[in-house]
Amino acid sequence: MATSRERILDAYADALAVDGERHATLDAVAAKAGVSKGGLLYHFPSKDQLAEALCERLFALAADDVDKMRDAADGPARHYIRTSHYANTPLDRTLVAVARLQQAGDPRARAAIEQISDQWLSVLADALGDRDVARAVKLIGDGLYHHAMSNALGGQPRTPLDEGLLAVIDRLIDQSADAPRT
Amino acid sequence: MATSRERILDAYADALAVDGERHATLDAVAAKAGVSKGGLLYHFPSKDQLAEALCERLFALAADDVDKMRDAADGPARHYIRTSHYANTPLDRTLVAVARLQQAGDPRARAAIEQISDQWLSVLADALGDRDVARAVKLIGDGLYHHAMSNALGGQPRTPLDEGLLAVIDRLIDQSADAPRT
DNA sequence: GTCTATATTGTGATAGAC
DNA sequence: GTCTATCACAATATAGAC
Repeated sequence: MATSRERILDAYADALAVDGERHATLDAVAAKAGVSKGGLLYHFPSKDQLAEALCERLFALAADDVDKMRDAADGPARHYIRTSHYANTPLDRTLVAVARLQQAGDPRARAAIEQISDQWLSVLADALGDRDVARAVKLIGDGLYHHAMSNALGGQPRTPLDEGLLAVIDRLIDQSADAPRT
Repeated sequence: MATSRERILDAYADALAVDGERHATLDAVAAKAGVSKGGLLYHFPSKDQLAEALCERLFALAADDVDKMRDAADGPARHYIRTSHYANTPLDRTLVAVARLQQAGDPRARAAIEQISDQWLSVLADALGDRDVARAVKLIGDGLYHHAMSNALGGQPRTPLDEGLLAVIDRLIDQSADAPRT
């Protein structure tokens, strides 16, 4: 059994991602985590510290993902596109939750997402040897991610990654292998 | 002088985009629009009708933009990339505001953005003659838009579109002209 | 059309029992 | 560690004066 602290953090991330920042109230999170509001506030004395802890969790999960990306068999770029297809993994749930905090104006959330985004871009640029193609690949991946996430949270069915689009992306990635380093 | 109704709608869009959905309260909107809360509620009897009116405004502005895109001198694709660089136009402000509503779980906002997004994709596909390249261009444009918007609202300085990235996009667009229709 | 109350509910946080 | 009260405040919305 996960600790109460972990269950509360899970419930908070879930409430943020699924119901939106506005509905992620202490009441809702406590109910979802199976504790009382008082119980919740013992582990996280304020709502702000809940957000803080969630950002820390995101950093840890993202660091793991960056490592996996570097070691991916088909290369970081194709790994990034593949995993840009929101799949409700712990990283996905946390990233979407923190994105909600960012949209609500939380400066820590904004800084966290920007920093992690920079890490991903660096790995792509190192692997492709071309910062411009790396940016294009990252933008396409980000666009796919937003789209899939928006569908998932809107209750839409999950569609597979389009083969034709993948072919276009493959051409983009392959072209960089020949291009001179910038 | 704009009508009170228009000023209230402007203030609501501004509050949503700049301060986030949570801070776009009736009090805040009324103050920004220079009317009392009671005055606001005369024009929009509920907060829900404010959101409704904003979605309608978005549809009108987006329809204009689709027309401009079709007639763009450098073609719809390059027009889309150019205007993906958040510039605080009326369309930008309204689109970001409605995006905030979507993120807060408003189903009308979600439907509106999806419908407009589909219109843009259709124009791109018609112009490029290749639905897959059109999707890639749209995803890159969307990614650029999110990034520029996030910077603008985070108070970051506005940076010009990167020349190298534009070259990569140009190659992507040009390659579609030769490709067979799908 | 616009204002000033005011009713009502939801939310974050505290106090103190167990 | 977890709970039940309870407080203070903010938010939507209503009623009715001007």
